[in-house]
Amino acid sequence: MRPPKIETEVLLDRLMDVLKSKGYEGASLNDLANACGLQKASLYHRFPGGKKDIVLAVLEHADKWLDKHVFQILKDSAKDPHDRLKKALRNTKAFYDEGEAVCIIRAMGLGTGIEIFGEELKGAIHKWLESLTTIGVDAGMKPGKAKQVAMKALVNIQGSLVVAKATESTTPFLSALKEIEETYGKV
Amino acid sequence: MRPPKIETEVLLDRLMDVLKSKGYEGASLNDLANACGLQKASLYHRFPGGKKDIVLAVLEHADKWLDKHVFQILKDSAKDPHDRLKKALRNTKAFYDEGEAVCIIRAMGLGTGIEIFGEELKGAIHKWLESLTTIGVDAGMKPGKAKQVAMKALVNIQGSLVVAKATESTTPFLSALKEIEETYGKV
DNA sequence: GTCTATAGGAAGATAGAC
DNA sequence: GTCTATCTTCCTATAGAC
Repeated sequence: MRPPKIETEVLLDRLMDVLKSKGYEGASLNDLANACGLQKASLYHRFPGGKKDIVLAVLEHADKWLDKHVFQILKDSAKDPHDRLKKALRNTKAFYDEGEAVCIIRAMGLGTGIEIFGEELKGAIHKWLESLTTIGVDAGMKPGKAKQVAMKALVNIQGSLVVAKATESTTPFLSALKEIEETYGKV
Repeated sequence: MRPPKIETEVLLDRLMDVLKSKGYEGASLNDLANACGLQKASLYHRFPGGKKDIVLAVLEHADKWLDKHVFQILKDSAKDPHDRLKKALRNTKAFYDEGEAVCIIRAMGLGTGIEIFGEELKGAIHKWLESLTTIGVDAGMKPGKAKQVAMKALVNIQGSLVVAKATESTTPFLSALKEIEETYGKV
């Protein structure tokens, strides 16, 4: 029982970086080991199921972060909707590295990834839609309208990240966030 | 010089299917060979540079198709903008398999793919934006507005495909196409 | 132009020492 | 808990027959 060379939180952050930029099939165990300074065998010790286990842990890690810094804030009905949205969007911006990053959902949603982690990805999408719908209702929209606006916001975030990546410019993503804030503002 | 077992057009279609669903790193030469009924060695005969050559050929193939069935139609200033848009969107829907498919731009935009094919992907995005801007102007928008609307339309398409894939429902994509048509309609 | 066979290397995964 | 060493499988790529 030696002390761990790297804390789990930091470890998962490093692993997530690799998975986001290389995708599920593209990220080799060597890549993952190098990124965190451990050997492959050490990764197998922490994640006995290998790469699949690593991805599941990373997805859960991301889910927890988002839950704390985005979803719960969006759903915190006690506070002012506009302030909550602003704060949640600021954290969203940080989560996606100001638009430089690839969404882990998208990175894992290709090839074998979608088959293995389909349920987790579906769950993540659902949480986004749910919390964005809640804040829409809190801002005064009818439930149907709020649901529609939530979907548009999510599509906007995901699409702008795709275009941002392909054009090597974060502008589309930053514009998308602004637009989302405005959409909820003028209810 | 035996006659080719499979025509280049059909071959590229089959290869593109694999690349879209598995991504660049995820698609092995075995996968690609199986999908078209050829052996790996035969693929190397047709594409001496291996997988990179295959992807470049597929991207060019997709580009040609889009140019003929989407971009040129959008830019054909002689005809009615609304008819052109409707036709182009119908073809877009077909290109993305009614929303079931992954965009080849997105599939190649991960990991090593973005490094190798970055220029091609950037070019593809540019053509989308250019032709969508043209039809916006033709429909009566000011150039600045048209550019903005074009970006929103592209983001909408890409984002809705991501969400559609993750939720296993084509609805987001089909809604996006409808929305785009409406946006250009009410100028 | 297509095929079988195979080289050479990198991948995921495990065994066992410390 | 981490490491080195190793196994096996799969990968890209090539050689050469038909």
